[in-house]
Order: sequence, then structure tokens, then C-alpha cells
Amino acid sequence: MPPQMRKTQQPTINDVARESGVSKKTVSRVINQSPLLNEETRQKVQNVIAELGYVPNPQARALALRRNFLIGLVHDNPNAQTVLSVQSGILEALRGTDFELVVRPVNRGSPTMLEDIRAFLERQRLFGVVLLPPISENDALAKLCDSIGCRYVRMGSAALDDDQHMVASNDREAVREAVSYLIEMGHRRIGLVAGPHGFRSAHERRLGFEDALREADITVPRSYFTDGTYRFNSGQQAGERLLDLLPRPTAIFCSNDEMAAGVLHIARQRGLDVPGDLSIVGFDDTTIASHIWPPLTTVRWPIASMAHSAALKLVSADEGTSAREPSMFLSTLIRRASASPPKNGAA
Amino acid sequence: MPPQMRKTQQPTINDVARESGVSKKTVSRVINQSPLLNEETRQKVQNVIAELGYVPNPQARALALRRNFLIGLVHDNPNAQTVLSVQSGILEALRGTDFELVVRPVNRGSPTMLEDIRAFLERQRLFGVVLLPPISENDALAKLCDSIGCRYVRMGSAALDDDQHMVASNDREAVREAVSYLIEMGHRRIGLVAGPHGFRSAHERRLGFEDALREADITVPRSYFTDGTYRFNSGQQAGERLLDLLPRPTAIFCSNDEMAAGVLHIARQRGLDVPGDLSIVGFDDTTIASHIWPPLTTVRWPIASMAHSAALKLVSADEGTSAREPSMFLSTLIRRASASPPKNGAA
DNA sequence: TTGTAAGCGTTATCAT
DNA sequence: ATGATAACGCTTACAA
Repeated sequence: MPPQMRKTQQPTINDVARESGVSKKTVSRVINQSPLLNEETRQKVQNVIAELGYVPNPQARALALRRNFLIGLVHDNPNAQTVLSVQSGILEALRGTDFELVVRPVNRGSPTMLEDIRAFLERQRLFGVVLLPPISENDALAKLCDSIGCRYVRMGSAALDDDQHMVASNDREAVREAVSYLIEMGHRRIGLVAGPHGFRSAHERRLGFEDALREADITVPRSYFTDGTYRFNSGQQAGERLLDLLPRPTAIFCSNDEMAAGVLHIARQRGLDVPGDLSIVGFDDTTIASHIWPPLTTVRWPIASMAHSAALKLVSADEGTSAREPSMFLSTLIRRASASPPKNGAA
Repeated sequence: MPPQMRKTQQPTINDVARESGVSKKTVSRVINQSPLLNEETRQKVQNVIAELGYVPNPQARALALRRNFLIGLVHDNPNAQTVLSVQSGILEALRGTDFELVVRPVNRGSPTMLEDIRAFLERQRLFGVVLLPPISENDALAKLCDSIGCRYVRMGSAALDDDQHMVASNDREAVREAVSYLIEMGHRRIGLVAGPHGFRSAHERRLGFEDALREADITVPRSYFTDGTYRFNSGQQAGERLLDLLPRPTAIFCSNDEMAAGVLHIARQRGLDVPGDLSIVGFDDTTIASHIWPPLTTVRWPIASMAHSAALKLVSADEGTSAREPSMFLSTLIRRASASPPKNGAA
């Protein structure tokens, strides 16, 4: 076995074993931080590892362990910004570990979604998955993960699962606060553009909206409640409807920024002054919020931090460290120019 | 070997071999579509495979082949929209294959970037990688991939490599067209907000800008050329400078949408009417382009299609099919409300 | 505390 | 055209 043959090859566990004069298994123990190890041996092996620049082959480990060092991100395309923030949060948590991130968009709505995901998880033998809303709200999916022994953490707008399987933001409270802010500024006729039925986040945000009104003893006509799909054009449609109303709302809370941009669009088309004639508040604090004119008052939820925490829960699941990771995250109101007291005094 | 033991297990190649009365190797041949195979045997094995629902274990394959069935996406965070479009393009191409997508953001600027990527590629033994701009413009990176036997395809704004390693958009020509459009509408005083130095796309777009002016025999003061970083705030800064000029430009071409939004911001702050007092054209057609007011005239490059093609080039690299995939993609001008003839007639 | 032997599920080599 | 046998690099019994 001429050593120069290995020049371009990466060193294997065998090379390390040979060089340090121990068995493969001992090297394996060092790698896996086995507690029952002579400190001397450990050091010796460690040195050789460093010297050779040895790194365990993930594929071989995967085969032997029957488990890959891959974390999956399963999502149904919320919005680009969100997905990417989640990715960076996860990757930040994974930095320095052996884990890699595999992304898997799926199609909620497809009748085979669950089966697709199962096939994916089983085949790849993922170490764990992070589930994004709205599919994270699917309990059957969580059960599926459990049943095939794949760890999972769900991200969502309310606690849907126990701590080790969930990171949640307090959407309801955050919206209550945002709408209270409008009320404090003097608004009384406040409209709502809600998210789509079936989305937990839409539900939570609506509850927060109602909480704020109730708290201030304000009632608004039913027509002030409109539904959207979280998409821009649904914001436009809702805007049309709301701004046709008499008396017109002096403020509108939109359940996400994209719809808020849609409402703003319509307000502009009608020559309304924002925030003078109409205050608008969004949710998400996507880049568009700060880039449109006027800059949008909105609610920021700590997506990356949540994803970071989710990933840590996943990879530290065995070590019992996961309990340390927070499960509830607080969103904050970002005050910008799109919301101000109504022009003509209190409505 | 009681068969019921395997109930929960996934079937392996051994199960298939046993059931169909052939050797593992023959099953392997069927899986890998070996040409030298009796059609009968093939059928027989195929049937058993279908019956058992057998799927080859990717980890074992990876170990034996010394190559994973993973495609990497290496990027330095252009913008969320772009990265996500690329991801969907790639995943669309990968659908139905055994490949998965692993994302790997890196930090251009970090002195260890190349080493980090090398470590990543070597360890994971990726099948191939898609490289996004701006790091796709790094020739050393391409060489690195080559040297460690990792296939790669670069995405970029000009042909930097041979066909099998490149998908490019024609940024220069697209910008020439966009600026010519402004000229046709009567603009003569046209400003430029260029992208950052060192970015090939910035260079190409600037060339396109100059092409259009030259073609129309127009010269503008040097002060009409400003630089940006592709970020919103740099657009704001450039906007300040440009709108301070006398005579003021009647139109500004921005090398991306984010900067265009920044310029628009400043125009609004100064009470300028867009497009009446100032026409603005962007580049990228990100969601913000259609969501701001007025909707932004911009250049759309077919990101997803390019990524799709890149992925196909990668996975079909061995089959010689790759020659079929296009390498050059045409961008198109999206005409919206932010550009119109200048208010006071020709400038 | 350390080593030996036997897998993990696939593909490659070299027979036949 | 097909099969036995040995990798691939690691881990888990089970010994020692």
C-alpha cells in the first residue's frame, strides 16, 4: 500500500487508524466523542486527525447509522422572503455541524402531498425536518414524521405542538398591539383584510384585530371585515371594496405586507393620501414594507431566529439540550410612515 | 428469514434479488439500465421491484459510487426573490429524478470562501453545483470544481464559460433595448444608476446603457452616471445625487429594481411626479416592481428557466444530452407605468 | 479501555 | 447475459 497513492484521495478512518496505531473502532470512538476513552489515546488520535485533515465521510456514516446528516426544509411556498429567512436561520444554526440543508417545496392542495413527503423522508432518511406554515399546521404531517422516525419542528403562529416540536410567534398579541396603536392615534373606523380561511396565521391575526376593538369598545360594520389570499391582487380587491364603503375606513389593518401593498395601490389610484386619508398597517416586515412609499408600518416576526431555534431543537434533540431553546417568539410593531392620526381629527 | 420481519423495513436490493431469483448484480443492472440484459430478466425484475415498492437506498449508492445524488446551490445571497426562483427552477428540473437540492450560501469577501466551498464539495461529494452570480463569475471557483471532479454550471449575465458550464442572459442587449425605449419616448437626459464594480452584471448593463445612447447619438454629462450597490439605500443615495443635478435627468435607468425603488422613494420625497417629471426603469422584475406605485417598467430575465436548464445540464452531463439545453436566455422589457414620455415635451 | 468481526445497501471486477 | 466476491467507509455488537 504505497502511501503516495492516497495523495489526491481524502484520508479515511483506516488511514487515521494506521497512522495512530489504533483500531478503526477507536478512531470512531474519538469521532463520536465516546466517554470511555483513554485521554492519551484520544489526544494521539486527535492529532493524527488534525494532521491528516481527516473528515468522516458522511455517506458512509449515513449508511451505517441508517440516518443521513441532512435537515429538510419542507414548505409550500409562503413567500420568497420568508423562505429565505428561514433558510438562513437554519443554516446559521447548522454552521459548524455536519448537517446540510435540503429544501423541499411541496404542493399543499395536491392529494398526494403526504405520500410525496413520506417517500422523500423515507428514502433520504433525513435526520429531521423543519415544517413551515401553512403545511406545518397539518397534524397528519406531524404524525407522519413521527411514525417514520423523522424528527420534526413546526413553525407557526401559535403553539400547535409541544415545545420540542414547535416554535411559534405570538401573532394574535402582536396584531392586537398594532391595532391598538391605530386606536390610540384616534382611529375608530378600522378595516381588516384577513388572510385566507384555513390558515392558522389568518385566524390568529383576525383574533388579535378583534381583541383590540373589543378592548377599546369599538364596533365596526361587518363590511369592514374582508378576506384576502395573502397575495397582492387580493389586497387590491379588498382595497376596492373597503374604499368604496361609506363612511370609509380611516385605517386598514392588512394581515400581511403584500396585501397592504395592494391596498396602498388602490388608495393611490383613487388619489387618497396615505397616511392622511388612510392609514395602513401590514404584517411580516418583508423588504417591500420598507421599500414602498410611504414606508409601511408593520409587524415584524423574528423568522430567522425562529428557524434558528427550530434547527437547534432538531440537531440537539438527542442531547436533551433542546429544552433550552425558546419556543415562543415575540413579534414587534415597526412604526413607519404609513400610519398616522386621521387627518380630520377623530373619526 | 421470516418475511414478516421486513414489514416495516424498506425492501433492499437483496429482497428484490431473492424474490425474483436473480443476483444482486442483476437487479443493480436493471436499476442502472444496463444495456446488456435479457429482456425477460429485466421484466421479471421490474415486476418484483414494482410489487415490493423497492427504491434504491441513496446513501448506499452514494457510498459505492463515491458520489452523492445531491445538487448543490452555491450562492452569495443576491436577493431572496432570485435565489428562490432559482431554487424552483432547479427543483422543477430535478422532479422525478433521484436528485435532491442542497443549498449553500457563502460569503464572498471571506478569505476562506474558496476553501469552505472546497471542503463542502469534497465532503459531500456532490454530483454537481449550480453557481449563482456574483460568485459564479469567479473563475477560480470553476477551476476548483473541475479539479475535484464536481460538475458545475454557472449562471451569469454573459457567457463566461463553454455551453455545458454556463447559462447566461443577455443583459447588455436587454438594457440597450430598455434605454432605447426611453429615447424613443423622447427622453434625452437619461441618468444611470449602475451596479457595484466587480459585478459582471453591472458591467454588462452599463455597456447596454452606453450602447443605446451611442446608437441615438446622445451624450449625457458624466455626472449622470452614478454607482450603486444594488441595494435600496444606494438607490436612494444615487437618487439624491441625480435629482440634485441641473438640468435634472428626465429619466433614470437603474441596474436593478431595488435601487429603482430607492430612486422612486427620493423622487416622492421631493414631490416629483413619476413618470411625469421622472421616468424610472429597473431591472429584474422582482415582486417589488409590480407592487410599488407606480408599477415599475423593468427588464425581466428568465431566472427559473435558466436555473431549470442549468440543472438539466448538470444531471444529463453524462448522457451527452446537455448539448440540447439552451445556454443563452433572452430578457424582455416589461412596460409598466413608471416610464412615459417626459411631461414637457422632448427635453 | 480497546480490538475483532460482521454488517449497512449498493456498485465494480472479474469470472463464467 | 449473469453471478460470486470484494470493495465503499463507517458503526454496532460482542469480545478481550
